[in-house]
Amino acid sequence: MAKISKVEQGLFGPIEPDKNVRGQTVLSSEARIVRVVRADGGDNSYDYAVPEELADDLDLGQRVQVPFGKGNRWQVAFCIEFPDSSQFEKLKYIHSLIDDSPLITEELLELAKWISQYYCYPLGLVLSAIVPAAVKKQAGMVNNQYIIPTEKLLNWFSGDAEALTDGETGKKIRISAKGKRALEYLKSNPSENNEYKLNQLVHASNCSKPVFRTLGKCGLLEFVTRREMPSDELINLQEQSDEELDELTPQNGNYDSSPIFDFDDDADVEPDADVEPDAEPAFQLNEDQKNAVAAICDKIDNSGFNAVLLHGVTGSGKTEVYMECIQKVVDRDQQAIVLVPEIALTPQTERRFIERFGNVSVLHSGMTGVRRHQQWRQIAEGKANVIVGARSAVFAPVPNLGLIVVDEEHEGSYKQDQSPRYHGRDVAIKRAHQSNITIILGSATPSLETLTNCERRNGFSCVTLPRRVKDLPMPKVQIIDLKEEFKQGRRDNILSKRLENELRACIAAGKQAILLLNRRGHSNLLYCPSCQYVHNCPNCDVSLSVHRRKSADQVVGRMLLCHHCLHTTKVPDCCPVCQKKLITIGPGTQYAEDQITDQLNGLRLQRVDSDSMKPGDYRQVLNKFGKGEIDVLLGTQMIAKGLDFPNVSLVGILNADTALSVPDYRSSERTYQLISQVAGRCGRADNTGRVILQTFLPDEPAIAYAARHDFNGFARLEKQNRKQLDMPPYSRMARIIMSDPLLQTVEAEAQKIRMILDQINNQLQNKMEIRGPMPAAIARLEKYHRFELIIKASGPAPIQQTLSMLRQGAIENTACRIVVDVDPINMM
DNA sequence: AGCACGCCGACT
DNA sequence: GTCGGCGTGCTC
Repeated sequence: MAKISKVEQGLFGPIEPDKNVRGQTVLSSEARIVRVVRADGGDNSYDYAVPEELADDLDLGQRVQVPFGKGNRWQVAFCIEFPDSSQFEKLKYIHSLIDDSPLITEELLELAKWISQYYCYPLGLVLSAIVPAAVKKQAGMVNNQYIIPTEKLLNWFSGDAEALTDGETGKKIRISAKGKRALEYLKSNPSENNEYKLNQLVHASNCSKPVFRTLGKCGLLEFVTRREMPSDELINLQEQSDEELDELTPQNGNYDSSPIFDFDDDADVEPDADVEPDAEPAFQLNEDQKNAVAAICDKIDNSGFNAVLLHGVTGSGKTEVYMECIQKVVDRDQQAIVLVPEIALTPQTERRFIERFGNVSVLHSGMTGVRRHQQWRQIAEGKANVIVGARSAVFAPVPNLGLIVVDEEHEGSYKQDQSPRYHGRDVAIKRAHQSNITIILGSATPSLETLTNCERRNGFSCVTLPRRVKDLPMPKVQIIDLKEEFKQGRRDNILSKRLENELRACIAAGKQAILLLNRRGHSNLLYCPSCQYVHNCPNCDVSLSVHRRKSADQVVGRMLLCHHCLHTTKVPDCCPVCQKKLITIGPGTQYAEDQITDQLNGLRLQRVDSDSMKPGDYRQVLNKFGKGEIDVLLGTQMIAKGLDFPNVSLVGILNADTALSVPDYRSSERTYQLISQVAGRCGRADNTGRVILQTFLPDEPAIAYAARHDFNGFARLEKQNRKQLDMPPYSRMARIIMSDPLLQTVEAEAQKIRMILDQINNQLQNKMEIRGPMPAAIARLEKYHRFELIIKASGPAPIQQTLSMLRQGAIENTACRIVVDVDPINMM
C-alpha cells in the first residue's frame, strides 16, 4: 500500500482524507478525539481521530485497532477517554473496533486507572490483565450462519404467484425439485423471528447447504453470519468429549457446577444429583448472627461506601451472615461479588451459594477457557446474581453491583505475586468505594491493616460473632513442647506420644482427624553433620528439598528438588566434601505420611499437598473424606481453610513453627492465623473437638495466644510491635526488586535507582525512609541475582509520588529486570 | 518493529 | 564541507 504522509494534491484540489488509508491524518481541531492506551504497555496515552461511522459504536473500555508508529503497524489499544481537544495538531484515525461491546465497563475502567496509579503499572497492561485471556481471544465463539426468507419469498408463501419473478429480467425464477422441497419445508415451518439457523435447518429439512445457497442466489433467501457463544448444552457436550480424549486425567472432570457433596441429614442422596436450587429451608440464625445481619443491612440501606469487618471466630457461621446480606441486594436486582481464597473455594462453598441463590457464577481455576468466557458474558449481561471466585473475581463485569464480600480477608493469597501486583481485598475496597456500596470483610483473624482501618478510617466499622454456632465451645488446644519430646528420646518421631495416642483414640471412636504440616516434600534439606555442608540449588540461593521420586513405576527413591526453579538432582550417597554420611533435616508431609502409616496400621491416610494433588484430585479427596472413606487428611496449609466436616474431632499441628522461621515482619501474624484456621476445622458439630499443637517455641506469643483463642490479646501485642518498628499498618511500604544474571549489573543499577530515589526524596522534603540496595531474602533466583530497595513512608501519598516519578525517569530504561511491589505481602 | 535524528569520524 | 555509520528515543 502506498504510504501517504500528507494530504495529497489531486487534479481538482486536495484529495479528501481517506480514513481507510492506514495512517491517514486529520486535523485534531476537526476530529472527534479518543484517547487510548496500548494494550501491550507503555506509560503514555495517545490521541486518535474517530471516523464518523465508528463514532456511535465506540465506547470507553472498548478495544480498538490503531495504526502506530512511523510504519503504521497495527496496535491493540483500549479507549480510556473522549477529550474535547488534543495537544497534537494532526491525528491518525482509529482503524476498527475489536469487540462489538466494551470489555471493560466504565466502573472497571476507573478501577483500572486507580490500580495503574497505586501499583505503579501501565494502564494498558492493567486493563489487559483485568480481561480474562479467554474473553479477549473470544474462546469458543463460533460463526453461525442464519438464513432469512426475503420479502419476495414471503409474498409467494402468502399466495402471490407472481412473486417468483426476477426483478430485473422479469423472467420466472426456475427452482429445482430439491429447491422446491426446501421451500416447502420453510413454508410449513414458519419461524417466529423469520430466521433459521442454517445447520439446524439443513438437519431438520433434510436439504443440503448448496440447495439453500442456490435459493439465496435467486434472491429468495438472505444469508447472515453471526459470531456467537454456543449454548450451555453445546459447551457441556464439547467438554465431555474433551475429557474422553484426555486419557491422562479421566477422573477430574468435575468442572461443572454440580455439587459433589451432600452433608445434610440425608447424606445418602446421590452426589451428582440434581443441581436445581431447592426451596432452601430458611436458615436458623442465632442471636449474634441476626444482630450482625441487622447491622450490615443497615449499612447497605444507608447507601454509600461502608466497609464492615465481620470478625467471627471459626465456626461462628459467617457464611450465613454473608448470604442473608447478599439476599438483600439480590432482592433489589443487584449483584454481589464474593471473593474467597483459591484453595478455600471447595465444592462445599460452591454448593451452598448455588442452592441458596440459583444464578451463581462460580469462577474457579480449573475452568476451561470457553467456560470462563461464557461465564464472563453472562455476568456482563446481569444473568448471575452472585459471583463467587478468587482474587480476579473482583473484576467481574457486573452491571449493577450491590455488595462485595471478601471472605478470609486476612489471606495473603489475595495479593497477586505477578504484575500487576494488586491486593484483591484492597482493590475490592476501592471498587466498593467507587460504587458507593458496602463491602463485608470477613475473618476469624483479621489482618492488622483491617483492624487499624476500623479504628481510624472513615466508613469502616466492625461487627463481631464472638461465639460458635449452637454455642459450641472452641476446641481445646494442648501445646506439646517438642524440646521435651526430644529429651524423652522421641527425636525421630513426627508425632508426639500424646498426639499419637489422641490419633488412635480418635480413629477408634470412628472420628476423623486433620494433621497439618506446612512443609512439602520429604524433608527440608540435606545436611552433613560432620562438615556442616548443605546441599544448595545451583540456580537459586536456597537449599534443595528432599522429595520422594515421582515415578510411575513406584520405585522407591529420593531426589533433591528446588521449590523455586524446580531444578532436580539425585541424592548423593555421601557428603561431596567430606564423604561422611548425610542426614535430612526438617521433615515434610511425605516423611510424615511414611512414618504415620507405618506407626498406625491400617490407617486410611491421605496426603494433601501440591505435589500429591492435581487441581481436580483435591475435590475428589474431600468428597471421599466427607463420605468417611478416609480417616486422616495430612497436608500443608491447603487443608487449613474453609473445610467443614462435622466428624473431625482431632486436629494435629505437627510443627507450628515453620512459618516463624521466615525472615518477614509478618511471620508472627501468619503463624497465629494458620494455627487458628486449622484449629477451627474440628469440633464443628459437637463439643469433642481437640487440637494438639506441637512446637519448639511454646512461649512464642503467636503460639501461646493462638492456643488460648485470644485473638484480641495477640492483635494488641502485635500492633504494639509494629508501631514500635514503624512497620505496616503504621507505615506504608513499597519494595523495588531488581535482578540480573550478572551480579555487578544489578548492584550498579540498584545504586543508580537509590541515587534517583534520594533525589526524589529530597524534593519531597525527605518524607520517606529509603533502605538498600541490599541482597533480597533469596539473593539469587533462577540464575538471577536479586537486590531490593525498600521505601517506607507514613502514608501512601509520598510513595505514590515517588514511584510515578521513578517510573517516568528511570524504570523504563534500567538495564536489568525491575519489579515494583506496593504493599508487599511476601518479602521473599 | 522501524524510522528519524544526532553525533562523530573518514573522505572528496 | 559532506557523506554515512550507528546509538538512542519515539511512536498521537
